[in-house]
Amino acid sequence: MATIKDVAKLAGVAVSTASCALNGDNKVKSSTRLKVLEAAKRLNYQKNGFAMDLKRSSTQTIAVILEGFSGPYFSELLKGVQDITSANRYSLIACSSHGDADSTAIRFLKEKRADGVIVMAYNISDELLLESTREGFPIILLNRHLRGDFIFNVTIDDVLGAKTATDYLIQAGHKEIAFISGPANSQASNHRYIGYKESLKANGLKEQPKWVLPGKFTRTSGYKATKTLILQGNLPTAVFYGNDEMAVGGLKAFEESGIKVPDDISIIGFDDIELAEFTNPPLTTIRQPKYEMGTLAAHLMFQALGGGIVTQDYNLPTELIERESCRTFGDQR
Amino acid sequence: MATIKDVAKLAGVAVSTASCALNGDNKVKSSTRLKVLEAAKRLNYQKNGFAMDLKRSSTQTIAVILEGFSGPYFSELLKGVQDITSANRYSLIACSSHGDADSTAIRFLKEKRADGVIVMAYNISDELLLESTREGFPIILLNRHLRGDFIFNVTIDDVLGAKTATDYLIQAGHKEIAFISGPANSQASNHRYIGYKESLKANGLKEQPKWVLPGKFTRTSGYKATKTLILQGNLPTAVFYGNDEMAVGGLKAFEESGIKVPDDISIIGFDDIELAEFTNPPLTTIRQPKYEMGTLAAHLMFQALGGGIVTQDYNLPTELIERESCRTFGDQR
DNA sequence: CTGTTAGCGCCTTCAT
DNA sequence: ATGAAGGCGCTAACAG
Repeated sequence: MATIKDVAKLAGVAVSTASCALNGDNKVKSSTRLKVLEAAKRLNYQKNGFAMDLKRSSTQTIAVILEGFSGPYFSELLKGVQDITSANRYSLIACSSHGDADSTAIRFLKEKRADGVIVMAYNISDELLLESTREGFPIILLNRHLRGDFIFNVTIDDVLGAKTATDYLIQAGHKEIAFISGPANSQASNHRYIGYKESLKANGLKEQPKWVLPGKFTRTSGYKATKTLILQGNLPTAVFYGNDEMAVGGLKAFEESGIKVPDDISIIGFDDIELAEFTNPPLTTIRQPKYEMGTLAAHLMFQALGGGIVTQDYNLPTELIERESCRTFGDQR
Repeated sequence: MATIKDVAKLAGVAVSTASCALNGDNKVKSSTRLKVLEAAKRLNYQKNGFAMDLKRSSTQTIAVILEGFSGPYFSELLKGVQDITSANRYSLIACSSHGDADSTAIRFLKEKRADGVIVMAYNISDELLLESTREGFPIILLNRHLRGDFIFNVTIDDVLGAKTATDYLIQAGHKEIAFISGPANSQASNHRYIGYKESLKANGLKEQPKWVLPGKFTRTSGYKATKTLILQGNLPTAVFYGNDEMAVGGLKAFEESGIKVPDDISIIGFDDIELAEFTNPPLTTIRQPKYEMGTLAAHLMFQALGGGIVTQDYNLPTELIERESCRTFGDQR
């Protein structure tokens, strides 16, 4: 594993000269540079990036921590982040917090392997986050809220979005609306639940315990929750799924039971994942501005890195996307 | 930015003692350890991972380089890689080669920021790859073949897969079959084209230049290619898309033109992306064993890292997934 | 233009 | 049990 020292020796110059030559500092005669480059090639020399970072005490990279690489919309979000990141000539790396929340993610959070991190994962504890903050190391939280120095939050208005969804159902004549939640430790899920309840209340409807079921934001959990909904008999006329993935699972469960969407039951999701427009029927849902969240998060990152005063909380609006999984107005039982 | 030195000073011990205490070496009296830990907390001390890696000259992480984070089946593949990687107590980080093939990706390829790299991107040149190999730094290439020391290839049998697809169409009675290719620099695309031609030939059919159109493996390119296919009049009875993404684009183009799939035209894709079973009609396609490719790649990585002799080339089989986008046997014009 | 020197933050013998 | 010293590979003054 050749080092710069070996290169310098072989080229017959000092280490610093080699360094300059390798880095294109034009303080070095082109003849010597050539010698150095030649030697480097002969030795198959590769610089050690860590040593460089250590010296420069800046990594020029920002990390994003995801719950898993399979998340429903992480690709669009990452695209947003990536666009801004590369415009700032920074590197972007992604890692998953799945399984071992304590290993990979921690290395980025606590060991200065990045200049800042964007986290979009529920399974990283507030405590760990708080421990990891420090001057000059911004943490941007997505879809999650936590107060702290150098912590910035980009959320969407989950409660309003959920309210919009529920209102939409109610205005279409539904009075019996189930809600399938996400995992208990997800703020997004909790907020969506709140929005659901607020809408019910505002419309004089009562929440029915039998119609709120727990899910986990996964397709399978949506499928299962729907199955138990069906099994327990006495179906509502509509169900609001905490996210699209679960709605997709629900669609499958209904299909298997011969229950027609939207004729027999209306369903609405949340997120507007790519799949949503391809399901059968296409899924009505609440869109999250995923790409924009990504760019905003990255923007905040660089502002914070730049040392400016940065607003700590951003709450982005959602949008109702009407497709065909709900019975339309006037089309009431 | 507190360093271990600060901690040691505050605790009133030597740096090395602090190091031991922090790392749990039980060579240190618990009373001093406590002092050190206390000091570390007070100072909000975080170790610098790079310095550690530099010292230890091993990063315990492997990197995967993707063309972009938006690819259709990266998530499944990454899951495979991730599972093996974390079982080996390594970290996994992903980065994109999009745009600046020269920046982020290069940092991992050439600057020893990872112990090995898995690459799944066409826009990284063979040359760069070859330059980056060195003893103890394995590179695993996915869906791509390159011969070199410390380079391992995991491919699927693209030509056989393509042949299977085309044979399938021919056996269903089709004689006029178009092919939409991927980008010219994609080996996968080229192999699929070869398989297509072989099948044609084996079945006594002639390749028609007007029916092979270039695409880019993106949905949009599939849409456009299909549009020009339609525009040029004289439609074939079937089209084989180089991948599913393009087939999805094609589906849209056909729908817009009122051409019914599979009644008016049969289409088949390649990859079996998640979307494939949700399109309308569900897409018949050739499945790639994505998860398995991921696990295999990671396995090879660790074998190579372990210094054993490792087979350099693996070629995985594909599988025909029959759905509803092709007219079935006997159903000929 | 080139070489010497001194760290970056950490870990690891080797003495004490 | 603890401390002093050297070095990982590189860069950045500062001299020559």
